[in-house]
Amino acid sequence: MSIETDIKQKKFRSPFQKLALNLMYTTKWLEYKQLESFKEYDITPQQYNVLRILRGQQGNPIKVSDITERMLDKSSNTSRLVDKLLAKNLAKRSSCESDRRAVDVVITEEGLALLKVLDPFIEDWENRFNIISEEEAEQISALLDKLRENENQA
Amino acid sequence: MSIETDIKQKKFRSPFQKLALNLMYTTKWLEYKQLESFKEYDITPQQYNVLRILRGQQGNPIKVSDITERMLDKSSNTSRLVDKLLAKNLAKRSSCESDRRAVDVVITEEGLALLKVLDPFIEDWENRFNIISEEEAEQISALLDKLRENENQA
DNA sequence: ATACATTTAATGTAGAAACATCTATTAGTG
DNA sequence: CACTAATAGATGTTTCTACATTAAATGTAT
Repeated sequence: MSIETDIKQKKFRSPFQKLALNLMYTTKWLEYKQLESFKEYDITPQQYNVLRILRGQQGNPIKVSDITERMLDKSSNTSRLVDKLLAKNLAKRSSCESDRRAVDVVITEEGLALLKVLDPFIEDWENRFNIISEEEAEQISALLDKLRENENQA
Repeated sequence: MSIETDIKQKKFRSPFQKLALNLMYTTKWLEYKQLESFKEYDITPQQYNVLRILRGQQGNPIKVSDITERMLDKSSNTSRLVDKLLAKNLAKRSSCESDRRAVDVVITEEGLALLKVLDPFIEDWENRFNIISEEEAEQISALLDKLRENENQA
C-alpha cells in the first residue's frame, strides 16, 4: 500500500516530506515484523542486535562500550541488554584483565544456537528487498549515508 | 559517514542486509534529531505527530480512532497522547454526538501557535533531503511502499 | 426485544527507553 | 607523587511502549 493510503494523508509539502514520513513509517513497520518473528523465542530486536554483534566477534570477547558503538540504536542501555542475555544463558560476562573498569562479553553455545534458529527468519525478512536490484540497494544505501552527513546543519 | 563506519561493520551478507540496517539506523538517527529539536518545547515526536494530524483537519473534530489510523506508529496509545496535549492546552476533547462511545478532538489556538513555532525546525529537518533530487525522493518512497506490500510473505 | 458480538476509548501493568547519577578504575598534568 | 579529569559500566528514576483488560455504546442476528 502507498504511504498516502497507510497514513491517510493525500498531500505532502514536498517529495522530501513524503520520503521522511515514509522512512519512519516503513522502519516502524519493519521493526514490528521483526518483533513478531522473535516473540516466540523470547528475544527483543535490541537483544538480537547485541547477539549478532557478539557472534560477529567470532569467539573473541568484546567490551560493553564497543558493543554500544556497533549498535543500531546508540542510546540503548547495553549494560541492561547484556544482563538480559546473561539471565537467559545466551552470553557470558567476565571482567577485562587489561582494564578493570571494562567488562568482556562473549556469546555462549546456547546464544549461537538461538541465532542459528533465527537466521532463516532474518533472511526471509531481508529477502523482501529482492524487489530491487543489488545496484539499486547500494544506491539507496549511499543516499541514506549522505542524509546523515551534514551533522552541523540541523 | 558510511553505515560501515557508523556501526563498525565491514562486511554485509548482501546489499539488501546493508540497506535494511541502513534504513533502521538512519531512521533512528532522524528521530533522534527530531527529539532534540522538540525538547525545549516540551513535546515528543509522537505528540507532535498527533498535533500535525489535528491541524490537518482544519478545524474539524476527529475521533481518537481516526487519529490512530493516521499515525506513523499505529501501536501508540493515542488516548494517552491526547491526554498529554490536553494537559498542555494544545487540544480540546468533547464527546461525539452521533456515537457516544467516540470522542472528538480538536486543536486549540495554543496548539496551532506551537506548530507555527515548530514548523521551521521541521522544514530544516526536511531540507536535509535536498541532497537528492525530487525524482530520487519519489523513487525511494515508491520502493518503501513496495517493501510493505507482500503482507503474507514474512 | 433479547442476547451476543463488536467497536471505542480508557485504564492497569510489566517491561523498556531516556536520561542522570554514582562508583571504580585509569589517564593526564603539575 | 598528588590531584583532577576522563572513562567504563552499573544503577535509580521517570516516562513511554506494548499488551491485556475493562466499561460503555452500538451493531447484528435470531
